[in-house]
Amino acid sequence: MPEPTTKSEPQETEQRIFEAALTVFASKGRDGARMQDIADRAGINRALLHYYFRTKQQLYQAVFAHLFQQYVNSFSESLQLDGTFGENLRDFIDRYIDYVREHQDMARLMMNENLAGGSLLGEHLAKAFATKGSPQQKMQQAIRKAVETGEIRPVCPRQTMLTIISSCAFFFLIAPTVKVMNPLAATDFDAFIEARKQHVFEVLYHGLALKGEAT
Amino acid sequence: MPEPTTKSEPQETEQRIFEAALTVFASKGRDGARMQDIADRAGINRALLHYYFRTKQQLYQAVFAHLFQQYVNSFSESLQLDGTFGENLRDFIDRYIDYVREHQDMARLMMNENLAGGSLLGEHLAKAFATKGSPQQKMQQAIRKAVETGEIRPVCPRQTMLTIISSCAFFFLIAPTVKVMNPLAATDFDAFIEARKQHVFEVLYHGLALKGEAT
DNA sequence: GTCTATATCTCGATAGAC
DNA sequence: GTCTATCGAGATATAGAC
Repeated sequence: MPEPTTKSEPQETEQRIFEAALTVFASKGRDGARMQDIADRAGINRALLHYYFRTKQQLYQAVFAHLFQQYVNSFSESLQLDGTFGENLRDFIDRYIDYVREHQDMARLMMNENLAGGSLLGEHLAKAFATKGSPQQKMQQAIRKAVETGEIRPVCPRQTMLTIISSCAFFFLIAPTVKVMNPLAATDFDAFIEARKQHVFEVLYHGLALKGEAT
Repeated sequence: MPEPTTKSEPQETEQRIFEAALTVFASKGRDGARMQDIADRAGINRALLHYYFRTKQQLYQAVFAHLFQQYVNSFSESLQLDGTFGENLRDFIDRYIDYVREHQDMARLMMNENLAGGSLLGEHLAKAFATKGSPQQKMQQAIRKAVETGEIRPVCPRQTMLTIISSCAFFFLIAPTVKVMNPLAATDFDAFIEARKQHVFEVLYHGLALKGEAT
């Protein structure tokens, strides 16, 4: 064990900054975010942000890079996708929605980056693919295989992948709108999420499967 | 004709401010936007922004309200949805994607507002529904009817509507990501859009239709 | 209606005490 | 490692000339 620190654990503080920064960046974007807001949310002083991460830019990039790393490592690793296409599709939808549910700020941050032009996306996406393959890549490969074996209709794997993640992620990002338009989402968002899992699977499975195959 | 103005048409200037403000707000959000950027893009001075719209807040709200008005009036009016469900679905998908294509900044602005909490969404959404019904409301009604007549499987109209707009709008908002992952989207986005229209219709139609009905 | 100049405030970042 | 105090840049907004 190292020598005792003057005050609380430094790692703990850095973690609090990370989480606070993620939340604020996710809501307001890189330029809209205020260092004061991040400091307040982390329960520390503004100057301490600059002690850990010299500039706002570096803090933003650190958060961004960390989320990508975490996404590839924790989500992708647990994906098997070695069953029938129907099993794989349900598994992916369930896990993807669960992951986004637990990492909504990450999804919002990525969307903000896209809206702002996405200058950071290129390198990180490329790196994620180069290492172990992203969850999307895995599922896309499963779609391609199912098309080749004739398990599903001859759809474009890329378009299909886009349709799946659209159906799974979009509603989180427009949650304020969804809660205005759907009573269930407003009163019990978790119940709404479970209903959505089932709906997305049913529609997409029937939409992809060959006629004659039922659920 | 009214008396001649000192310089150029005032209406023209206000319009240019509107469009410039929309683009900047759409990219950076309400707080991230800079009045200087808007003025530059509109080709005028910063002070003139305050002459037309006193504050940044008022400019933002004016742009937001105008877009809602325009959306309900121009898009909703042209929707018929009086054919078979398949015809209605294809019609909606084509028109919705075309509308978002021509109003990408509006879509981005709405997403930014959602990400920031959506405090402006409630009243405007409520007002849009109260008047003539939004395009979404119309299509949702068509889904409900098709379920009742047995034309399609007994799906939840609200969930289905969400799946349709997710599949039609999400890819515009993450265009930077899509262009990294899909070669066609990077080289010819218009061709990609047309391919997407077809894909979304096919998957969703087969996903909703009763077995035995083909395209 | 449009500009220049300026007032006022807020933000990001640093210096230095503890 | 954490704070207070402060500097300087850049932001919104206003005043006043044209």
